Amino acid sequence: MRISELATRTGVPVPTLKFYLRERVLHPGRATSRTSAEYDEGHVERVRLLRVLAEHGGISVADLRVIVAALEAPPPSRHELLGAAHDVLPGARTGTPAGEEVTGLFADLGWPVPADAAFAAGLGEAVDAARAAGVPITPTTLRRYAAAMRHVAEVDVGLALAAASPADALRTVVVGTVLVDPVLAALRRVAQQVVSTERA
Amino acid sequence: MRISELATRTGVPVPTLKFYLRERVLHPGRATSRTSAEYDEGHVERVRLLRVLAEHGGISVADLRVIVAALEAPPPSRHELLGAAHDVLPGARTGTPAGEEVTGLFADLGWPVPADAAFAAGLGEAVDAARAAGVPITPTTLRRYAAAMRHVAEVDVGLALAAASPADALRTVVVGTVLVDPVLAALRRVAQQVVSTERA
DNA sequence: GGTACTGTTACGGGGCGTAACTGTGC
DNA sequence: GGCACAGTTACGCCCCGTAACAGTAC
Repeated sequence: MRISELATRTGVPVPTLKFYLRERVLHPGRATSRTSAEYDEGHVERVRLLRVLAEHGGISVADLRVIVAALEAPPPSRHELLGAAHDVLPGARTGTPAGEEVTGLFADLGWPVPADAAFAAGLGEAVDAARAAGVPITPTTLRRYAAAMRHVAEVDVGLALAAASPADALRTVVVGTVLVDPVLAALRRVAQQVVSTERA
Repeated sequence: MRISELATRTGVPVPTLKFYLRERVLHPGRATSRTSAEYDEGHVERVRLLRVLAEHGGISVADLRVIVAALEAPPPSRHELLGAAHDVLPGARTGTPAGEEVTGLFADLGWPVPADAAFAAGLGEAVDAARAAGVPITPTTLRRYAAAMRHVAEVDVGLALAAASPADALRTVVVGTVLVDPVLAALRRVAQQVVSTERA
């Protein structure tokens, strides 16, 4: 198909598609002449992915480029898959060591987390920020949050393991991590109302 | 104190403080003459709150204005507190009814959620977006996520109930909801690694 | 020769500050 | 007079597109 059809199929204006091509988040079509290129279903998929990650995941174009590059690269072994996925998500602090409290938390929970895991440092920063704003997060609070998120992670990993191919698994993890975060946030807010009502 | 001292105390440049005053997210100081005003500890607190919500919570200035207005208003009764807090958080869809699947989920879980709750509609959108991107979210998946977030909400409500005053409770809920989201996201990613390792 | 394309360059608007300017008091 | 301030206007940067070009094929 030509670019105009790609535009109608995806509902994205042609100039915006050109913008995506320029920014290298949409791979070029197969050039059939100097003034025409052929786009396929892969492009339709890609454009839909870009839109949903940008609109519902709040991912910037720069971060989209990183994510897209990872999805195109040969998927790593199952063992390295999650690390590769996390390195690519916005907010990761690769190479930064985690703070004392965080490593202590992991030890406490029996979680074998390498100190340089992509999100361990970010966790410490986030906790500090919340405390700085007056939210009374104790180590106990944190352990309870961690226990709950472990249940979430069980579901996540189950979804990833159900994927047909490594490429699919990588995609499920990356996209699922980004797009399920808002689902969890909404559920959290609703659950707060429920718990609050029950305790009244 | 004068504005320059407020700047040094908070580490925020004077022009930025003026910007906050202009945008009405920082309340004016008490004017002591036509060219001087007096700022107090409340201003220091406010500026720190603005920075942490903006930097770690990703809240825009427009949303900060809404949040700040809510924190200044007379805090509602304990019963209305959570609703008031949620109405003020970015992402809320007030007045929009929730979709069929979402209301069914709540019925299934025995959650007494009014159909027009601020985040019920957003939840449906977020789920649809994730599915559109190929994340296989089944009703069962959603129930498991909901169960996990209920545990998070138990902790949240406990923190709010521990607050000394209604004003404090409102602040804890609003700020805690915004700033703990990144904590939960980081914990989720770390837990994914742990679960994945354990299953290997 | 009009139309639809390709690739490129230029322009616009929103968000978040920064800087510059004017006036005033100490 | 010099300095810090208050209040206002103007400017700048980044991000995300949009629009306007040229050049080429059917």
